[in-house]
Amino acid sequence: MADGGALPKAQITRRLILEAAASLFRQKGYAEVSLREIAQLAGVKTGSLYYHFESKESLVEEILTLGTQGAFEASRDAVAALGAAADPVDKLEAAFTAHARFLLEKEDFASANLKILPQVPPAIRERHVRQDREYATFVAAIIDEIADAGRLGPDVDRTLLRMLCFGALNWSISWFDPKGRSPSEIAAQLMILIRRGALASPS
Amino acid sequence: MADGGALPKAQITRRLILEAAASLFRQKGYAEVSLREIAQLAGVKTGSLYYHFESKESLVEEILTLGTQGAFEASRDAVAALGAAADPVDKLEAAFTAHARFLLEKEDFASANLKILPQVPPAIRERHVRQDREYATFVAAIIDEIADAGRLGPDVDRTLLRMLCFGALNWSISWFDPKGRSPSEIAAQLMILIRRGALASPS
DNA sequence: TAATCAAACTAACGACCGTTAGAATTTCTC
DNA sequence: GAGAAATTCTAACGGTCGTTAGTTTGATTA
Repeated sequence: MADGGALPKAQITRRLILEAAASLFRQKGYAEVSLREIAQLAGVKTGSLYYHFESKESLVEEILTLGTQGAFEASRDAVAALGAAADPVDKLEAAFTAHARFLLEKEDFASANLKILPQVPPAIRERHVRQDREYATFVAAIIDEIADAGRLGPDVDRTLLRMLCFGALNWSISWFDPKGRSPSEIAAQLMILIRRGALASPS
Repeated sequence: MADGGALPKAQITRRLILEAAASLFRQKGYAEVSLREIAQLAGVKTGSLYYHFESKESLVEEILTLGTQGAFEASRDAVAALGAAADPVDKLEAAFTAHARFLLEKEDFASANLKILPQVPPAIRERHVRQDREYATFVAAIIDEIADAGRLGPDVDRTLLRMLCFGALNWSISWFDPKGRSPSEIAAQLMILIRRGALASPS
């Protein structure tokens, strides 16, 4: 039967391998996970991996790309949905909420990315740090919007603020519990910190 | 010559091995680093490692302990130096500043700890998560002090606040640049966020 | 049903890993 | 300086790793 859609049988297996690998990489790290382990979780024999991927490195490279692009797109779409004229602080909230959501409740690509990017061979790492930089620039632009409107505290460093916020969110992959606070609540708490600080009355 | 101090020759080599291993673990991860690599950086042949350590696992275990204890003690001492009657917010600042300093400018044990704790064999990991928990409890008590004085914002979750702050600090090992902002400045920026938020005027 | 191609499997290779036994060397004691 | 103890090195082991060649199975077309 002529398949009209672009869904050859192999693409399904390919996806299964990617998801199995991302899940294991996220839990254990890059070198800690063997191709035999990935194949087993994907329900495939080890040698079969090489029908779909050139090497372990090319497999991890695709996972890294899926993670970065996914988080970036989720963030960008959420901000775009507000319209260009929206309050830039609301834009920041949309970006952080989408980031937390993609990181913690979607597939494992984004969390695997954060976990293994520093462990991956240097050549691959450098290539993907660029992609991360695009994402960083996007968020930096939102913070610039806030600053240009004169709404940033006088002693606040834009870059440092961005780093600390992303750190707070990204680190959550190491303590997040699906039965505890939701990704949205985590992002919301961060926004409270940004908008008013953690304290009640004056300084 | 009868050495009065407890510094046999071997302790020096032992320390060199620990520092070499911590440095490599911090950069690459646990399984990514071989004993041959560690030995070479320490200026020792591979087999000699086993005169000082029982196994790779016992070596990494000591590094984990040095990291956790070091950060905890640095934090605890800095808080204690303020006196028990000090402003609890100042205590928090002292704890975070000491944490950032130990993490970023002292030896690599603390940063190696954060990096490889999730990658290490489960038995070792569980043992050391307990040590981390003691440290977490210590900081949680300071935040409780702030809350009990009624100085925490009404919509602030104590646990979430602690997690986000430690995340912001801990993640800095992935972007910290000795030529950029100092550890103290990083902690100070976080405290600005906690005390007043990032924005200038009212909400 | 026979031929063709896609997809997955089997079995093995060389390289590197953590680890160990035993010899060589250095350092300390008398 | 001789002997003992502490420290380091040499050389190799079994096991696992990523990878590959060749074969088998499954699906597609005529």
